[in-house]
Amino acid sequence: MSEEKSLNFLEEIVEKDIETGKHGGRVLTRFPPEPNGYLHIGHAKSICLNFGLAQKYGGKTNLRFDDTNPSTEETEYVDSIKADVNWLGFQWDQELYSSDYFEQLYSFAVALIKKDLAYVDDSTAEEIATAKGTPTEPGDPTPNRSRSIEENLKLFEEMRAGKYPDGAKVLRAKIDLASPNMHLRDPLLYRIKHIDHHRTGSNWCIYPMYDFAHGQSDAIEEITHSICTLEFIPHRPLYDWFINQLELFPSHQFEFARLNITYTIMSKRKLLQLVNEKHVTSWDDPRMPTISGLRRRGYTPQSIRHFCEHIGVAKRENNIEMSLLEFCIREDLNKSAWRRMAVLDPIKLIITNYPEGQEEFLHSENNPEVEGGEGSRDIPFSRELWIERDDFMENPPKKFFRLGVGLMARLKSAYIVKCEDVVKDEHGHVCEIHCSYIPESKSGNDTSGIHVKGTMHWVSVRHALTAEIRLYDRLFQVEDPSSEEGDFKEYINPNSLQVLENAYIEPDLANAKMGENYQFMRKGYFVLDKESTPKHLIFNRTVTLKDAWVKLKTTL
RNA sequence: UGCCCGAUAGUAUAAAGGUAGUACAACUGGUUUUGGUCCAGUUAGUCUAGGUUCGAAUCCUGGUCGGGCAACCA
Repeated sequence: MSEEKSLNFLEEIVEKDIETGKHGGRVLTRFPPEPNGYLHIGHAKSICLNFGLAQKYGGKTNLRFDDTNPSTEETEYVDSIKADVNWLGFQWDQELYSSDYFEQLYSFAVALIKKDLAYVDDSTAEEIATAKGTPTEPGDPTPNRSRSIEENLKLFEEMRAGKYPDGAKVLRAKIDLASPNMHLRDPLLYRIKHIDHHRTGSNWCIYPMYDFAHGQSDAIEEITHSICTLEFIPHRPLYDWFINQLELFPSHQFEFARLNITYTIMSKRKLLQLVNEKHVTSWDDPRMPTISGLRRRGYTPQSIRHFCEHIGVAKRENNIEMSLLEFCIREDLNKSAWRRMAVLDPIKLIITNYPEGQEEFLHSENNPEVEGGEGSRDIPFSRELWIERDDFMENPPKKFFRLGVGLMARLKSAYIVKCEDVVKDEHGHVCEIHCSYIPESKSGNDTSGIHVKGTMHWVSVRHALTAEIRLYDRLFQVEDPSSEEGDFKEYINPNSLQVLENAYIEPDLANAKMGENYQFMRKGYFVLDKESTPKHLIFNRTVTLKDAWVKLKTTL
């Protein structure tokens, strides 16, 4: 008997609505991005919520681009958004655009004017702002508030016809200039923008504001549950007001707390700034919290979906620890990624009693997490190997289970070796490690009777491939960059990217394919970068493995 | 100092008046040819003051703290 999983507050609402037969028990949600940037993991939360709710309750989800501001919106963003939603594993019912409704929205505005609930205002932006008052003081009407319906109708038509320049006039709702809710103090409905729109071209020179487009779009599509983030709570009375005054389908808005993650930012505006000012290379830079960045970094759709389930949904502000995201990708990749060996910071190890020129192939399973190991590959072994520099210490502490003069350790899938001696360069740095190997300790049929605590990865010098490896770390040095004083960019981590030009990787990795995740044993999960070529292999580190030694080391 | 939203371990999230639970993180120990995984365990929480009640994280009142609200952005 498994315990029933508890519902989040939105699931509770939907279940209640189905129970009471609201909208005939129908569930239709929508994901409404503005095509002015790339999707990030905060959007993933919203996507999982909207599509997940519909999936769970037998409904559907529309993808609707909220494209009412042509000065920031582009087709490039539309394409990336569609690709990202699909990649995350979701299929929308209809692909729609707020701009599809421009004609209808225009007639809604006319209807409002005819009810004397909207007027054309010639005031400047500043005049309107000051006349709105402050949260503690009511606003004052501007001179145009009392225009006749006929004059408003004529002026609005002329606005549409292009008779006035940008900013000369706006259409405002006539609601309540004294409302304690600032959004009800005669909000703007339409503004003039002589700019081509990515879909409607030059058909329009007036464009509706968010508040006059979003709710009505929901109503037109008969969205049953319109889910958005907390900052839209004060807009809800306005959302309802338009629907009531225009007598439209009663869509309802529900709000949840947006996702924040430590050591990164989630604002599209700020992310765009990082791109434009070259703090990162692009929207899909693997350090970015964008879907495309995470994808390039090696995150899987499943791990992101799982993350979104883990974090839950509520109305309280939150700042999720990055370690939870990392847990989710490790959990996924541990079960699925094939193991390979790669030496990131190499030092040469010579097996003095292994015949020169000899080589053999050793078997190593692809995935120890799965019964049968998902097969194995043969790894070439020879007298000279690369091992990790920090797998050797000149003065090893007691709990160091790797190499130091006199110490023994196992080479993964190969033999136990004993460190006999080291060679130093002119600066006194160790540049070669000399070992003897124990022939009877061969992996798979070890008759040596020797037990060692440490196992190390390695690559045969003669057979190794060279690769560039990019190590990523958190983008910011502080938990919450946007709450710190000053510009958020002051808190960028200068070491968020470390490039290793000369790593050595096992030959089988020549077969690595884009989108295939590997575990480089003892080092982390890695994936081929899109800039990689057969002649110049490039791997991105998705995430490190958990490492008990780094912690132990610091306490010694 | 107007209106709105919120407050449960370090971080999130449950408990719909009846044993404060789960995950991540942290810490112990065990297993291990990855110092990974896995397994077992430990630490740690109801913002505050009153009230209602046999019984309050939950209901009521006051306070405190955090966030939001005035863009021709969404």
